[in-house]
Amino acid sequence: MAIHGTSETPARFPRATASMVASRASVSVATVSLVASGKTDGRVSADTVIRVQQAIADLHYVVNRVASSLATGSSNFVILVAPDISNPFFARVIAGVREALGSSYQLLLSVTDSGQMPQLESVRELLAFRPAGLLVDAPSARLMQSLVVDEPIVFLDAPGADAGAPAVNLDVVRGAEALAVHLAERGHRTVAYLDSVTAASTFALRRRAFLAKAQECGMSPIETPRARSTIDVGSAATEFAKVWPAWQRAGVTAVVCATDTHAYGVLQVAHSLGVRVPEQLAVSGFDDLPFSAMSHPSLTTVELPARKLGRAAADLLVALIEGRAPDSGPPLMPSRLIIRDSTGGFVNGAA
Amino acid sequence: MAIHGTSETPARFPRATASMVASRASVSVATVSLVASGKTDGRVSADTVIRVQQAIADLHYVVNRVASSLATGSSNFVILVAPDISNPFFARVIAGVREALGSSYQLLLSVTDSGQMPQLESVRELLAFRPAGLLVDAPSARLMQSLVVDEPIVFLDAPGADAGAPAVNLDVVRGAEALAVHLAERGHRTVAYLDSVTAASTFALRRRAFLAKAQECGMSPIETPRARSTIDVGSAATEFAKVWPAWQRAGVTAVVCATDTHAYGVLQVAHSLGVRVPEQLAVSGFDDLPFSAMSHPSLTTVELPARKLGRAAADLLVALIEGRAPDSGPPLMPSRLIIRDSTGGFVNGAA
DNA sequence: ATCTGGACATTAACCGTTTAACCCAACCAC
DNA sequence: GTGGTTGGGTTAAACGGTTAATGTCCAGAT
Repeated sequence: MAIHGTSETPARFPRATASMVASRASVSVATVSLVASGKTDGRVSADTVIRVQQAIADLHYVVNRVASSLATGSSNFVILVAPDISNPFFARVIAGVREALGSSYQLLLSVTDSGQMPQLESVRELLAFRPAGLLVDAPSARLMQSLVVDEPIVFLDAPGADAGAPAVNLDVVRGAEALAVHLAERGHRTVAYLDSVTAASTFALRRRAFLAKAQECGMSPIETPRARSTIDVGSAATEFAKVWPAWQRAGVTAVVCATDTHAYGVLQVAHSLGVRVPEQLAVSGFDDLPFSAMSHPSLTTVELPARKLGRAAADLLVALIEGRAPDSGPPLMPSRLIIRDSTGGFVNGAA
Repeated sequence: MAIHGTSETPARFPRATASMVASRASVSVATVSLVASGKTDGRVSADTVIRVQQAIADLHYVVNRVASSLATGSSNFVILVAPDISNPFFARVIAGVREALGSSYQLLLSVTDSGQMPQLESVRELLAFRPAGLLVDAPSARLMQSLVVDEPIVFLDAPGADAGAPAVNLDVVRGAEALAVHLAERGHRTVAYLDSVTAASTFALRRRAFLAKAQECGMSPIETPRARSTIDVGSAATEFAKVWPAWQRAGVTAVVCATDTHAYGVLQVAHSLGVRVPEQLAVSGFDDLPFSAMSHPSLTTVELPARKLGRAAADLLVALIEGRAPDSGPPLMPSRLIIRDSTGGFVNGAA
C-alpha cells in the first residue's frame, strides 16, 4: 500500500503468515486468526481489529487454506469431476453450479477423461485434497457403488443411480418420447438414430427412450454404428456421410442425433450432398444449444435444462455439506421438445 | 478387502490416517509415511514394508494431501485459470497441458469469467490453496504486473507480457498477415473484420495484425462492432445478420471472423440470406476447429497450435516448479494459414 | 476490602504428515 | 573389550492456522 518513490509497489506476495501479521500488529496469532475470519463479535476490541486489518493489508496476508483446512478439517472448495468439459452443454451445467455455489465455495474442475486412470482411482486422489464436496458427472456404475461414503458427493447425469444415492438427473425420457411421437405424427416410418460413442449413460438413455417409443408409435427405428469420436461436429459429419447411402436405400426419412452438435454435422453434410432438409430428411438433436435456433434450417431438438441441472446438483451438495436435510427438490429435471424447421417436412402425405 | 457374507465390502473411505495404519501394522507413523511415499531404500526392512502396505490396503489409506502439503510446503497439483473453458479451442490447450504434466501433477481448472470477482483477487484466493504452480490464460495486464512473484506462474495467450515474464504465446501475426495477403491476392478490396467481445488480448492482436496487413496490401478494412457474447456461434450469427446490409452497401466481399465458431454462424446466416459463399462473400476464421474442414463450404482459417501451446506452457511451468532452467523452447507457437473453399471466390477479375 | 463478572487477549493443544536427529542392537575390526 | 559401522526403527519438532480454556485487568456491587 505504501507508495514509495515514483512507482506503486507491485502487489507482491511475500507469503505473509499469521505470525508475521501478529508481530506487526503486536498481537497474538490467535487474534489475527479471529480478525481474519471475522469472528470479532465482542471478542476483539475495535481498535485492535483495525490495527490487525491494517497489518493484513500491508502485508497482503491471505490465510493459508492448507493450514486452515488441516486445522478445521473442512475446506471451502468443491471439485466437479467431468469427462468432457468442452461440451457446450456442459458449460451451461458449470454455470448453474457456480450460481448455486455463490461465493461460499470455490469451484474447481477436474477433467477425468474416461480411459486414463480408472475414474475411481482418480476420484480417490481428488478426495485426498479434502474438498468440501464432490460433484461427479457421468459416474461409472462402479464408482457409484464404491463411493457410498460419508463424503458429501452428488452425482449428476447418472441415470443408473440407486434411489438412495444423492444424484440429480435429467428426465430425457419425456423429451425423447415426445420427439418420437412428433416424428410419427409427421408421417415418418423409418427413422435412424445417430448415437455418440461417449460412454455416459445419459446417451444410452436417450437412445433407448427414443427407440422404444418409436417402435411403440409404429415406426421402424434403425440403430446405427456410433459416431467415432466424442461429442464433436466433425465425427458426426463423417459418420453420416458414410452411412447415408445405406440409410437412403433403407428408406430413412428422419435422423435423430444424440446431441445438437452431431446434428450440425449432419445438416452440413446433407447440404453438400444435396439432400434437402426437412423435405427429404428430417433432422433433430438433443440439448438445444444456442446455435440450434440460428442454424439453417433451425433445429428441432430436445431441450435439456443444463443450467438447472447444475444448480440443483450444487444445491443438493451444499445441503449435504452443511448437514441440512436435502431440499428434496425434484430430482428429475424435465426435458422439453422444441419443434423447429428441421423436422418441418411432410412425409407419406401425413399431417 | 475382506469378503464377509455374500457381498464384497464396498470400498468405503473411513478416512484412515497414518496413525491408524501405524497401529494396525505396529509401527510408528513415521514408518508409515516412509512406506507410503516409497522412501524405503534401506531404511525399512522388507517385511515391515509389506506389513505396512497390507495395512494401507486394508484401511484404504490415502495420504491426506492437506497435511502433507502443509508439512512439506509443496503440493502436486497445478491450477489452470481460464476465462472460458467451453471454447473447443481451449479444450485442445487443456489436452496439451495434461500431456505435459503427465502423472507428476494433477490439473485442476478454475473458470474465472471476466467480470465477477476481479481476476487478480480470484488468483490470489487460488494461490491460497498453495498449488505447485499456476497457469493463467488470457491474463489481464494488471494481473501480470501484480504477479511478478516467486510463485511458479506461466501465462498463456498473453501477448502483452513483458519480455521477462514467463509466458507462452501464439504467433497469430504470421497467420493473420498470410490471410490478409491471401485475400488481397484473390482480388478483394473491401474486407470486414468480425471481432469477439472477449477481452482476451489475443483477439485484439488478431484484429490489429490482420487490419494492418490488409491496409498494407491496399485493401480497405472495415472494423466492426463486436459480437455481443463470448465465443459463441449464435451471437456471431445475429451480429452478422444485423450488419450485413450495411456491409453489402459498402461493397464488402470478404469477412474475417475472430474465431471459427463465429464463422460458422456467418456461413449459416449467409446461406439463409441467399448470399453465396465464396462467390459473393469470402468467409474465414481463426483456430481451425475440427468442424472447419467439414463445413459447407469448408472454411479457410488460421490454424493455431492449441495443443502445442498447452504443452509448452506446462513444460515451462514444470521447469519453473522444479527449479530447472527453462527449456528455452520457442516462446512463440507459429500459426499457419489453411486455405479451403470458403475463400475460393474470385472477385474483381483478379487471379 | 472482597467478590463477581465482563471485556480482551493470550496460551496451548491439536489437525495429519514429513523429516532431521537420535537411539539401539548387532556385527565387525582391531 | 573398546570403538566404529550399519541396518531398522522411533522421537519429536516443525508446517500455519483454529479454538477451547485460561488469564488479566478493571468496574461495580456487597
